[in-house]
Amino acid sequence: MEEPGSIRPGGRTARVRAAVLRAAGDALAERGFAHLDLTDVARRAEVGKTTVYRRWGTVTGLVADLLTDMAEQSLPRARTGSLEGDLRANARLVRKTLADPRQGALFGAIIAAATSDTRTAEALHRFYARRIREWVPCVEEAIDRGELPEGTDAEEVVRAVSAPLYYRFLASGDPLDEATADRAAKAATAAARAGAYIKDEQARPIL
Amino acid sequence: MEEPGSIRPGGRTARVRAAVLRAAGDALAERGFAHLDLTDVARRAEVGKTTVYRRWGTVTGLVADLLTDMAEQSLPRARTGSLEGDLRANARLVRKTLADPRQGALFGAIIAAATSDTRTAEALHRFYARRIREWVPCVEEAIDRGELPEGTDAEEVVRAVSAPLYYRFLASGDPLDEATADRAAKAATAAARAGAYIKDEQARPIL
DNA sequence: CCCTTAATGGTCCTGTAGTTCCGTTAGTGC
DNA sequence: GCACTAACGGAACTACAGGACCATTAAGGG
Repeated sequence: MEEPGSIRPGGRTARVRAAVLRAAGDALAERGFAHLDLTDVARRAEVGKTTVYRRWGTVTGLVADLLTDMAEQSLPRARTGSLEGDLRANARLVRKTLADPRQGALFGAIIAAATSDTRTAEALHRFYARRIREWVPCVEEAIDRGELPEGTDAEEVVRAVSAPLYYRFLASGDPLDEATADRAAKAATAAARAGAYIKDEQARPIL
Repeated sequence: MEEPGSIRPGGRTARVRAAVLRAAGDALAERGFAHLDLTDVARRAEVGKTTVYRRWGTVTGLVADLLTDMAEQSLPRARTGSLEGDLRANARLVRKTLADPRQGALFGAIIAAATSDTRTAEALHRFYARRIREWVPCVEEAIDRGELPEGTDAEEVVRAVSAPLYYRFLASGDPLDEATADRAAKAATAAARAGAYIKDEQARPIL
């Protein structure tokens, strides 16, 4: 038999999955990745713990599935007409997500899980690859409008917007206010205009 | 009695601490934060597990102490004479650390631990605050030389160099090659020159 | 609507992480 | 170098996460 739930995914199976993922999200947000255990998740979801162990097996496996589920809900990108406006919308969205108690804790837990499990890490990388690709058109349109130099690596510009926010969130712990988000967008725009993200270019000094 | 080891920190106590921290680092690098358990650390360190539980108590407590220990070994900053040169040296150092199998796994594990434990998080923030402060003079000298506008937030510039590297390392999973490090330095320099990191300035559009 | 069997969920079992207790070792002050 | 006791470490104990087994429930195809 293959993965449980793959042959009869409808009805009860789907309800159980939803309840378990919801409970896992609650538990992660409340207690963090280090204290997550499947027995507790089963209790919260009002589901037999046997089911949780059979379907997901390990903590990281459950987190990976939770992430897959989250990846399916995608948010539309902004269209403000200017590069910095679009990037600022993106930065504010990311900041809002990370600063939100539940969502932020959830992302933290997932990233923590990814550091010790390859499958979770792959799911995480796919998640961000997708999110980044969704915002790439903002940058490409800016290149077409002549706002940015030809050959600019659009994905790198998008990454540059999120990076300072995640750095604060995970490493330095500095506050994640809206000014920070706006500054991230401003800096990414400025660097892109200066040609810091031109593809295939060896990163030699600007001057 | 206060924290064990605080009254007679010499000789054996110090040896035990060193052995345990070393073993913890090995275990974290090999198996990751999720699979760390103190009994295993005690075995590796050839130390009674009672000792480990008494001194450190929990996994996150041990990780926090490991971090404190690491923070004490500080690296001197570069002095190349130009801002981008200095920042590039910093970026390459950070990249090298994160890309190194042992050191990288260790940082990942510590950051993971910090997401679910307040004390570890505080230790981590102190660690980065210190590292950032060490590189601040590079930026301040650049301001003095007239390379950067007056009022530039030096700490923010230093953070901007590390941020893209940590983002790739923890979130997106994109490769951490030297070109990425150089690009991070280049982008931070360009954004700083454009005035994106001027203090107390509301982040309004560049134009 | 019925039959097959995928999937769930009690219940019991086991390995081991984490604790407690107490005897042993060795750091520190005199 | 002696006495005092901080700190270590072995052994035995406990609680519970994780797993095995099987009876029960309800998808999904006909």
